[in-house]
Amino acid sequence: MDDVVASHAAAVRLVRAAEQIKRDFARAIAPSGLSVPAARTLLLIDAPMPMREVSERLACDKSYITRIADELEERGLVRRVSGDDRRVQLLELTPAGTRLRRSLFDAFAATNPVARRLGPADRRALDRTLDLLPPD
Amino acid sequence: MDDVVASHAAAVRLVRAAEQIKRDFARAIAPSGLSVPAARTLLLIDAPMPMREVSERLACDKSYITRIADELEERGLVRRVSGDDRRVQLLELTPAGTRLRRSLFDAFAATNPVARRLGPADRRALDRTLDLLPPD
DNA sequence: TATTGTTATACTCTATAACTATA
DNA sequence: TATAGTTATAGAGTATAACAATA
Repeated sequence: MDDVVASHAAAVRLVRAAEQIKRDFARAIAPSGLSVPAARTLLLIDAPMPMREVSERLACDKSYITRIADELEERGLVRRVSGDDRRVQLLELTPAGTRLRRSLFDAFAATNPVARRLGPADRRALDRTLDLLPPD
Repeated sequence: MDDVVASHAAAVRLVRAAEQIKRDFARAIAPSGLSVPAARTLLLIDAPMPMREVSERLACDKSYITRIADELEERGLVRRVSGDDRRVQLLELTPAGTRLRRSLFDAFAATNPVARRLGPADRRALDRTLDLLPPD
């Protein structure tokens, strides 16, 4: 029962740490003017990617990707291009998208608490702990 | 630069783990019919607590606590009682609130991945890692 | 018939601002 | 003047359902 309380506290702390990471991320990408999910999508697209795959990787509904793609396309950061299967639309970075993506990576690296506060050994310890928790 | 990628990946994993905890929590409390923030509040109230303190502990605006208190009061789980300072309203559990609170604790303990998948040593390792990350 | 993406709509969580009543 | 709580409103993120085009 002490165990319950300790586990509860640890879970709360873990959630708090995640929220801090998210706040730092939001702050890091704010100058870009992108919404958080649009920035997450931009970071995800390392090569032209079907919108369905984006929705799977972000673990959200496909209808939501339509919005994000609209936002990124209006900003000239991605293009929709048709796949071989003509139902499929791939999101492809424009040159401007590629540049912004790189700068978002740098900004995130500069603020991400995991990068700033954890040394390699600490990070390995974190990885081992996360290995124990269920994926997805 | 490999370091950037590894830190990024670790941060993403940590956020995912937190989201899993939150999903499990939502599933655990679903039978109660309470919203997630109302359930969090119920778990927080171990003794009559000023609404302002609730807002601080949940790290949210005081106006939001008004809503949560309304929900909990309509369900007959808490009462608003005036403090000595007559501006202050304390949230106090009713007997039904006390019973539901206990059952939510049990439900959370049964599903919380931290409790289910991490042994005491693992949890201490997690605590040490979280000590390194910025609080709040 | 199943899948990709779109549209329209609505829900949840949460903040901001303006207010009331105390202190 | 500052603080506790309330009210009204708005915004972000996200889901659901119905649909069109394609497979």
